Amino acid sequence: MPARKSPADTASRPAAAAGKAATINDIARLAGVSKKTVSRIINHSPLVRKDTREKVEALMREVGYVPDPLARGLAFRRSFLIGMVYDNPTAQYIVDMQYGALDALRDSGFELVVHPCDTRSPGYIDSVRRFVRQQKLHGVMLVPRASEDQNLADMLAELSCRYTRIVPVGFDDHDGRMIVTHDRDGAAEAADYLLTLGHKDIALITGALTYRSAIERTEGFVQALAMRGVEVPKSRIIEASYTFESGVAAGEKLLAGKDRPTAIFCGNDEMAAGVYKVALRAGISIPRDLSLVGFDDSPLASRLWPSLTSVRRHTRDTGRIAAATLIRTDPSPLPVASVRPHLIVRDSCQPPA
Amino acid sequence: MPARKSPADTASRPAAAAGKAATINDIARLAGVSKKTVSRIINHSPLVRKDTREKVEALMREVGYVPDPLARGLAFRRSFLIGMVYDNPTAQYIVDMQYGALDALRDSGFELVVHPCDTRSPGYIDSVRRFVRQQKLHGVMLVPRASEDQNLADMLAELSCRYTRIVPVGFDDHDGRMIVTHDRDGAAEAADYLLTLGHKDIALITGALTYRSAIERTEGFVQALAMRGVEVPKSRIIEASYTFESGVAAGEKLLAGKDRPTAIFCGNDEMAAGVYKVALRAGISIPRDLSLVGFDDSPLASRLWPSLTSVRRHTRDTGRIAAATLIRTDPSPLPVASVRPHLIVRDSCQPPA
DNA sequence: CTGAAAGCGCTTACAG
DNA sequence: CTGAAAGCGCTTACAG
Repeated sequence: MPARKSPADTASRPAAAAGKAATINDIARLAGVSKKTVSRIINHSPLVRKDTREKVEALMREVGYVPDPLARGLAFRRSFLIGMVYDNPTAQYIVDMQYGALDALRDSGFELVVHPCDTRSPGYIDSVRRFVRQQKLHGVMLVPRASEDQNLADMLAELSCRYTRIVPVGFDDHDGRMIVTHDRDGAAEAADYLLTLGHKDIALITGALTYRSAIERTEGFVQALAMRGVEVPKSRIIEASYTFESGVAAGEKLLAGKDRPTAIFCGNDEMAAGVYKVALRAGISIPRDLSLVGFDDSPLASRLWPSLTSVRRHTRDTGRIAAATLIRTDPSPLPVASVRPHLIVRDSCQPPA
Repeated sequence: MPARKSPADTASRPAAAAGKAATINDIARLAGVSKKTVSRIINHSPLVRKDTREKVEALMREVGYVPDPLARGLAFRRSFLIGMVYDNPTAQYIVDMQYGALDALRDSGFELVVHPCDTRSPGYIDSVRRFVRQQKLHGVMLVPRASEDQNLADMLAELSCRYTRIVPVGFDDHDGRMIVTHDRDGAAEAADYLLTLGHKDIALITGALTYRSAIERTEGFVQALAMRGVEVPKSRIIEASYTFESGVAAGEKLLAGKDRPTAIFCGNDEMAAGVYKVALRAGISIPRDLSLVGFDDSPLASRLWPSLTSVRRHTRDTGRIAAATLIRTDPSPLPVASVRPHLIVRDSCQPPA
């Protein structure tokens, strides 16, 4: 198969090596096939003879050819970008989720575009819609709490934009893929652990109950106690807001006076750190006078002293699964995915005095 | 100007409102100008008559027209994506930098693509090169420590990819823009503060001295002390590695035995948290027996008890400036930008006993 | 100041 | 299993 000799031909040879990258036309000409055949190979079409495929693939590798995502995106009317939409203040959680997503996207040709938002601001859904439409996103990862907003998911479905929702508990959604983190189970494991140590007077500091995760953790904890015959009186449940400061305030309420619980379960590590501060100031020794369990297993947990027993969330795995779901080519429906939390025991608990 | 009546015409009218987005052709036809004129307006060319411009702009607003970044990218041979390349384990720092960059990118049509990397892995520069070439990035933000690698910057210059380098101290770089964070000044302020409180026996826990930031902070601190006649003996300088665990180890060395310093300056808050742990375990009271200053002003600083005096870095501002530099259209060279740190005084220091 | 033609690097729709 | 033509929505290079 004699390649045509033309100025364009001689020009493109060195081009591949040096400055300009090879295009689908270069590959087609060099391989002696049509560009459509190259396109079929790029897109893993089965309608290509095996030896043709292998010859062209070898050439692409040799030349270092990679299809231009801009050109593909224009023709497909869809980019090779995955959006991550989130409304979460915890830096470590966000970064872990990003790392997980990038694990799945590595060498896939897809890239991650980050898009924090404020779910309390009135125009935020429109803002995400503009983002998705303008960038022609291939898919969107919805991270708590944004993932809990059905209106957001509905908007994406209306745009025919595929999405995955990372949610603390499963529920009905016909279009998107669910990744369920089962926060309830993690809280139940914390409850069982404290019961096993012998605690009976146990208090609870929750995140704002407008967060589904706060509800799940609270109910999971309270029900696990109830299953083993331990009731939590209303006065021992304080609704805080997932922040350090709210943990300080809740800790002060629970630890003032003589009638103190022997253990406290906190809805996240930040609030637990707040309780550490209160205890330290009041001369209450952890774990001798007070056992404490957090949720998140953030870096903070091992930086506190004594180190904090906490529920680990496997955030990076969660992010990886969410992104992997968005870029898979197999169109068959996927079952709901589950990532289960589990308790990491450290030094902040012991049997009550 | 009677718009031609054609099937395409009637089809595009409702299209703009509902399903399909308007294109440059729709705008050109509706406005009665050529698409090239619309293109000129999109690109802010001065070669358009004022009333033509205003008429077309009004129409674009009315229709909600936004140019397709994929098509523009293909024609320009450059995407509308800004890459953030980093090799930094501190979640809060990364997230702050991202927020800052997004502040600058909001409503600009540019999006942020995150790209963590491992500067110690041998192939990382090639990996970033592939990222930049394949995505045809418009520009790249280089965050410490990746920003300190001249080979990385050289590679980007070779690709004619614009970049900004966020660096602890200014140095020569002909191509990229520098954002200098002056870590030295922050450390000097910490030194002055401790001197003013009356400390004379002051120790230092540094990050790994392969990091430029660690060198700058160390030298800034030691020189500021020297300026006021206080020498730091070698034995009072411990090289650690910016991690909590390394801070614990360094703290144990410095606080064992009777001959203890009255104050310690830590190269970051993580290591300071390690010293807190050592002090708490050893019954050394902060700040009564030991004053402590950190660097970063991370959330950790206010979660420790007593809260940690630390040097704030204005990371979000830094990210905003870095991204803004990359997307500005004015081609005039920009002077080096400076972001200066400053000390946030909290409760971890007092005069020596 | 304005426009018609060609092209960016791919894919879709159709034909064989 | 393979290919020639038209098109995705823009910009560049040229002409006027």
